[in-house]
Amino acid sequence: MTETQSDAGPRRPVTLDDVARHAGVSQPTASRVLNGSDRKVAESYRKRVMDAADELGYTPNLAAQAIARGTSRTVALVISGISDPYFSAMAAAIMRQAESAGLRVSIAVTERSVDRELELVRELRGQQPRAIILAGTGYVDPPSGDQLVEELRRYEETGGRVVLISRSDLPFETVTFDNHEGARQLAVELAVLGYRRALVLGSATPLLSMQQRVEGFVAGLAESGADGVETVVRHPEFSWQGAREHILSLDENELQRLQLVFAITDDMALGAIAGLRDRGLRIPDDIAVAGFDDITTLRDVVPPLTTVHVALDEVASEAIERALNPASSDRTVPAYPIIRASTPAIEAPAL
Amino acid sequence: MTETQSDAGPRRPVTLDDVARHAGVSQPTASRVLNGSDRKVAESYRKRVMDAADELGYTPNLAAQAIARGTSRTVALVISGISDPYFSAMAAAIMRQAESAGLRVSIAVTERSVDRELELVRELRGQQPRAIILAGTGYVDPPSGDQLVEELRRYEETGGRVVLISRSDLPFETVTFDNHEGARQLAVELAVLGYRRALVLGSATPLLSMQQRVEGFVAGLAESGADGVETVVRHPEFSWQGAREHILSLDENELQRLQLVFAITDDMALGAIAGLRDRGLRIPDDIAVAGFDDITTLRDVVPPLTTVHVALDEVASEAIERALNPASSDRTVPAYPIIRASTPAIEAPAL
DNA sequence: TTGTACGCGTTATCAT
DNA sequence: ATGATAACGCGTACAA
Repeated sequence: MTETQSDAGPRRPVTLDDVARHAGVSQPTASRVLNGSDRKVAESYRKRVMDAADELGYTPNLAAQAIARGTSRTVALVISGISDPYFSAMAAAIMRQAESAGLRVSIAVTERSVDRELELVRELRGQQPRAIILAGTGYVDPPSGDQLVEELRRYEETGGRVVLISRSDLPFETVTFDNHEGARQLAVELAVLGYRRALVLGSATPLLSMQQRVEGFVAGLAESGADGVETVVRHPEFSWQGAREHILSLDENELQRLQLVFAITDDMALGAIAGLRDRGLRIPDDIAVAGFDDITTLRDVVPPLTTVHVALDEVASEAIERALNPASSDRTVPAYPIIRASTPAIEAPAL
Repeated sequence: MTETQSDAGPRRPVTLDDVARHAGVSQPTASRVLNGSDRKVAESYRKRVMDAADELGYTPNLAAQAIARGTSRTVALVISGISDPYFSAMAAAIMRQAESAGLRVSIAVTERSVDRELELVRELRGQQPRAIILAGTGYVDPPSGDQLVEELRRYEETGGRVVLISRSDLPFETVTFDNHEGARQLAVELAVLGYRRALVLGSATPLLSMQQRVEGFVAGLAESGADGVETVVRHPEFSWQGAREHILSLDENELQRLQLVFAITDDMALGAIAGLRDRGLRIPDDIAVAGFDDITTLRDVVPPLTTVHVALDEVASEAIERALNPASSDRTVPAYPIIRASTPAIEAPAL
């Protein structure tokens, strides 16, 4: 009497064993045909196994594979958020690159909390991913780096790889944009266009990469050789709202004197624009605005926003590359300014 | 002679066995303390295990847990893309809800290909997730639904749950927005504002939810009781570019006659605006525009775009809910119009 | 080339 | 309450 599967109730998933039995071969043989890399299987067996797998709808149990192989084809991506246009673009780029490298990506969201990040890394270690990519940036609470570093080190010791994107605050391999140089070049070009007096919106959260943008911009404007350069650096909350609110809180006289607002991200630049408009200023007639990142959203913004373009795909590809290979050194991907209508040429001020 | 770990080379990850040995208890006991739900362990043992785990930096191997328990706390999200503002917001909402339900989310991106979707579902089955949530929509190639359905059915038979979001083209539980009603109400409100002659931008890809938006809008305008209603429905490529290009290809006379463009998504509405501006039209002075979804991007768009708001969090929460519990019936979440400056009141045409 | 036997890290069943 | 022991599904030496 053959034992037939009853139609009721949740059946058990089809296993390799089932396939092997159905094909009349041993389990290892089925394994070799379906998952193994060496193809030392007779064609007749091969076909029977394939057919059986197809008929039964077999799918390898990834967990079992991972545990048997001791390694998985998953990389974990830890990111601040996913609804933010910049980060979602970054996540998309990484998933694209990962996929073409035959990797799965497991995304974990920090919500801009260091504690959460630590917790996540700990949990991710349990997934035994091939690599952990930290693309987060922008924390609400102060860095508790030590524990995080320790956790990551432990992970590395067990063969995992750690890659940082756009942040170099931890002692691990990093791939970043050339934040300083990008911002510097932007400032130089803006100086040529006649801009002298700028408000720079940095980040209240101390982030190295963001600080570099601030410093690059200030340096660029200063070294332009132009007379009458004035830069005021402020550090509102690191968000659209933060930028907008800071603009709203600005002293009227101070605002009047400004020719330009440079925000360290497009997101903040857009928040600044919102604030400026709330105060009755027209862009760029009354005041110019520039950002950084060149997010997709900009295509729908009027006037077109001057910004610094960053090659997400290149960074993502480098990151994946380093996630797989022992790698050698850090990498800096160029960033270059794109002048658009939000910063037209103006007359150099008479002073 | 104690066997000491050498400092060189990748160490093996710390296992439950290591912890147990270090604490001088059996493996099952360690398991009960660290992962088991029943806490029938003496306090002294309990503490020793905890300490050992902490000291060694133990993290449970999720793959091993999954295989031993026969179930995981992961849900798989299949989505069209992640860089699109609507989908990234949807993904974010789902991750939020999932997290507060103690679930991990594994995201897979379709890239708008049905073949890819099928492939993904097959692969996802291997991850043995608790549920598979399909939030994709918008396919480039024609639906090969049968195979997909079969694959999903097989998954369900093994105890997995399948939940559809914003699409009801497959015979599985669905949670959708009230696309028809939302669009209908929008049309009614616009009719009140004086709009009569509208171009409706649908989708070349036949998607039920999108078709409902088209039909709802057309119906709403028709039933408004106003005289001289004219609606033209077109089906450009389902994207920003598709909408823009369609506008650019429009006959000059036809364009002149229009009072309003309604696009089935904000994304397309923004593309339409870009096209209209390229043709020298001002919004809303020369022509009004309305969209659907109420994506975040809209906060930076001028003029503020009239649209239909959808409660992503509610949908996400419903989806997660259904992903966990056997569930009962489909759910439709309301969508309501938001009138903004892109569709000001106009005089009813003299005809 | 194919099959037997064992190990991967964990949970679950069952004595003790 | 605790500890042997058997699964879970798969990969892989090793033997045949």
